[in-house]
Amino acid sequence: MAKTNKNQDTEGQILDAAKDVFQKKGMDGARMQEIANEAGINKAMLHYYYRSKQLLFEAVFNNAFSLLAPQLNKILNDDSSIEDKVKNFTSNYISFISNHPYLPNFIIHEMNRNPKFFENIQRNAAFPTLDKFKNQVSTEVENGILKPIDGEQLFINIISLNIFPFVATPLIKGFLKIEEKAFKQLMEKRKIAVSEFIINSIKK
Amino acid sequence: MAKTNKNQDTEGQILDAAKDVFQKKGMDGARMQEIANEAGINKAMLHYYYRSKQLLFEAVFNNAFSLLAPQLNKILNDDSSIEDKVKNFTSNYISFISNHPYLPNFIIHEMNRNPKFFENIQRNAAFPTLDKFKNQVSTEVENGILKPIDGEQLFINIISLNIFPFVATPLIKGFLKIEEKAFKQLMEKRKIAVSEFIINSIKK
DNA sequence: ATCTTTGTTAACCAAATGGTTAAACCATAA
DNA sequence: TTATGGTTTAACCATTTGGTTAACAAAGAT
Repeated sequence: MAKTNKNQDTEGQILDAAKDVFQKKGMDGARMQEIANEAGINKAMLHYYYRSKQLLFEAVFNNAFSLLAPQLNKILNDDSSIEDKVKNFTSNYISFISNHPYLPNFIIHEMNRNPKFFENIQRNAAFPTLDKFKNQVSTEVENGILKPIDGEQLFINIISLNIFPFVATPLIKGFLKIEEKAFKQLMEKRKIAVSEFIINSIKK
Repeated sequence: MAKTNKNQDTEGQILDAAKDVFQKKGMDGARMQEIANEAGINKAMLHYYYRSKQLLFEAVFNNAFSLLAPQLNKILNDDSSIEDKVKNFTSNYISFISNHPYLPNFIIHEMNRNPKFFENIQRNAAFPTLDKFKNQVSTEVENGILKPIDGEQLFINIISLNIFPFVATPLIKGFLKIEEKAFKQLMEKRKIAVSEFIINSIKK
């Protein structure tokens, strides 16, 4: 049995292979030939279906971004309390990334490489907004549920604590002198440790 | 008057230019010709002084890493209390990065691109260790100064909160709908906000 | 059966790129 | 003045790389 359901059509096989190579090596490091090899087809097919490296890359990037955006949307536009959001997001996000380990790095690197391109996505795609989250934080602060904190800073803190370890994995492995297995255990523990850490800090 | 003191010798000019280009575009995106142009010299000089792109890159990377390591060393091997460390590190690190905005991204991206290469640096260079920090956290927890927390998790939290915003700058600017100026103000506020956030969470 | 469209391949191409070379340049010591 | 040595340059080279082309195969359409 094949690994994915896209193995039938060439176009899907190309996209799968392109995801793999682009996410591991980035736009600059990726080679069209390598993508073709990984897909098991002729290099000309890449151009037949996607015209150019740039367009193939954009297909992969948009695809990746539309995986990540809904994750963030949960914490921004869900109706539960801040405390519940923090707990759920932390646990869910860490699980999610374990299945897409190259994703955060890929998105962040390519965003930095070409911020202009990213600005387009921001305009077009269903790009989450902070407004609701900020209001909610203010309200809970006023109601005495949370200690005073700025919504923007809290948002940055939450995504920092959750995303950074996956972006800087080799650095963390280096400092902690651990390998893949111990790293995974550590991230598993973080599902609770991070939300405790945040809640401890903000809850009255 | 020239901007740096290295403007005299060609070798220094090359390294300066290489830093610029490599840190902005990464190993794969950087072009030897562009480095030569930026240094205002002939491309052959790059090879005369550094033999190959790889060696020039390594010079730049080691240089960058040896800027970052001492920063982390402060929080790991300084003698002050955890609370003071957190306060000082947060404030110092954010100032430091404002002067080297491309640094964290560059290091993280290249570490991910080639973890093997990074393992060498770890062995050779003065690579900070977590041991002292972990002991210190345990002691302060036992002494009732801190709430119970795992030293490794705390370390990850501290560096996540401090480094991530500079790695994911375009993402944050996008979500918060702000430009460079407001971003800088936000980071300035973080010098206090982050250490408060951490201390609030861990101090008894 | 044959025509037409779509999909696929091998061979090819021009530009870009890391690296080399041989000659020129230039300061300094003999 | 003239060797001598390191430094710098323009021109060159081989390889890689994104992209194209022309021929061919498969599958519908007529």
